[in-house]
Amino acid sequence: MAMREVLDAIEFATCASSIGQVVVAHGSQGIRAVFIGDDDAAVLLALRSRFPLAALTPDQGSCKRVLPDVMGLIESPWKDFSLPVDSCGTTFQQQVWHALREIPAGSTASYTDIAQRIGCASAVRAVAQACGANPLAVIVPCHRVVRRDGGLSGYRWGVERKRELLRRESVWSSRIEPA
DNA sequence: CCTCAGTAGTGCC
DNA sequence: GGCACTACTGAGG
Repeated sequence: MAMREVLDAIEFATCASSIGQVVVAHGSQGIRAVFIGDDDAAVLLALRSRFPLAALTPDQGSCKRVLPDVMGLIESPWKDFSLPVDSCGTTFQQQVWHALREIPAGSTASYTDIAQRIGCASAVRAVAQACGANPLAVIVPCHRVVRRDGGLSGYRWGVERKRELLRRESVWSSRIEPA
């Protein structure tokens, strides 16, 4: 785990989106991270602090190949996404992230729902922590997890961005599935 | 509205 | 191994 972060070369590229500056990091096995922030400085700082020991180099081609799909997902988060990803995390985190990918666009789940779904009903707070540790913004839709009482709770990249993503998905969802 | 305890995974020491 | 963190939750002021 830590070894791989040292040995694996990671390429990165930034790009402007409608909800902020995006940085995509790509390693030998796939997309390592997608972060959102106010500007290049912010997202690059976040990237460096996530991979303090890795060899980060400006894009040599792999980011450029995946960027259209990633940006498309950010503008239209209900689209399918099937490019290879390579997020490293603990077993628990992987379970949480896997569960998140099964929340359909247009709907939300509570931290309790996710905890139950992975068979750790009482690990609610740990689930929230794992959501916050999700390195694949929008690809792993942690923005669809909200409080049981309906509150938005937090979002690593800013609650306003979470609100906007959910708003778009809700609009899209009510358009193809009129009540 | 606010506080508090229960609770479980993670990171740092 | 301990200890202090949480993007929680439900109960009780």
